[in-house]
Amino acid sequence: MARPREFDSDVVLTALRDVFWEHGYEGTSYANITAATGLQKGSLYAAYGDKRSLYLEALGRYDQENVSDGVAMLSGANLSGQQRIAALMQSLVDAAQTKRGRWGCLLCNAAVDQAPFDKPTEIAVQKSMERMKQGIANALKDTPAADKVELVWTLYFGGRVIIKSGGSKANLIAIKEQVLSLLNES
Amino acid sequence: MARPREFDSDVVLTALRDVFWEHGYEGTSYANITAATGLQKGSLYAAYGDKRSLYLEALGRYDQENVSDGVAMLSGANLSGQQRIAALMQSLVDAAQTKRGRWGCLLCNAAVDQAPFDKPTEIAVQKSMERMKQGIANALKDTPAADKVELVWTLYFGGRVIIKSGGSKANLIAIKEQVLSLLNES
DNA sequence: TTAGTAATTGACCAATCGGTTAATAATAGA
DNA sequence: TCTATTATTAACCGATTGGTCAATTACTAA
Repeated sequence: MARPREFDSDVVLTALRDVFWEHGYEGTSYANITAATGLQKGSLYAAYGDKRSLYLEALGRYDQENVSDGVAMLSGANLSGQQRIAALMQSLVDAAQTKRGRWGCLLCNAAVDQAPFDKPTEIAVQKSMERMKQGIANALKDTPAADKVELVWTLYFGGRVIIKSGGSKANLIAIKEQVLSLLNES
Repeated sequence: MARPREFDSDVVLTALRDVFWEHGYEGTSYANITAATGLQKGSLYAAYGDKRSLYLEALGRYDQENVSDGVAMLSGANLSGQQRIAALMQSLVDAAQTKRGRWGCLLCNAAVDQAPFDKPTEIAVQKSMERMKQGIANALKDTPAADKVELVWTLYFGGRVIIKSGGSKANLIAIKEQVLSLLNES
């Protein structure tokens, strides 16, 4: 009974994530959202709620997909801990060179522009950041730098800020190399 | 000749810096700005230009005052390099506990929410971030960690993101301690 | 005292903001 | 085929956005 939905929620949530990822919360209008998703705001409102809810859906999508990818990379059992951290840092070097990479990390963006103003956002961001930290701890476990979890974790977000500021590839490579040399010290 | 200005530009620029610092570019409206400065938008427009110009003035003010304070702290000749870096990291611990600290670092905020969209902002942010880097290099010069400038620099911005996400004091203390232990390694 | 100049004000502008709703369309079960 | 239910659409809402401008005000130099 009743009319079925014409859209694939999976596709719409990905589009939502992308539009908020690129423009931030305040920088995204319903005009952007309807263009990105192909849905009218009435449909969006009926399906997910108001703009804030759409944003939280986008954060959920990012956690479920992108954060999970990161954690998986950091947990890959066929690589050494050092290699897995190297892969993480290399992903920052790569991001510095692409348009999409310049979007930064949605987690980091949300932390900076919305977490202080909206409790549910703060909670969602903290949860995802904690997952990243666990992944890093996992990778560092079998290296001499097992006590440097907070350091590498913080460096990841710092690197994202530098990318957003327009940091050069050379810049990110320097950061990567200094992180890697860290992993073999006492 | 002509009517003199009724406001002190120094006071107004500080108010401008604060209002953009707290709310970000998109999150700040003229209603906020007039409330913060006590000036009508006509006066603001006549004196400084449009909203984008006001924002750049705010960034300039932050560089001139806050970044300069940071650089001075990192260059204080009566303290050791380690002590100066410790002071920098302690400022993050302190920031995690105050309302104003939760505003983060305007440089970091601007990098995340405006640098990718506005070239003059990108340039201003890069210039100020570079000044911070020089300050850090200066402090590290006489420590065994003179080759870890990019690392400490990146950690500073990462710490700011973690503060914005609502990171606890304990969290920032852990970061600080791991940074300090870094300074005495090979 | 007067003339010239610039600062200030508040009303005003079109455009856009996020959000709502009544009408229409499309389905499934009876 | 008909009915109940839900999805979709597009027009519409008041409020707010950034920005402009003519009128007024306050000053200085002549």
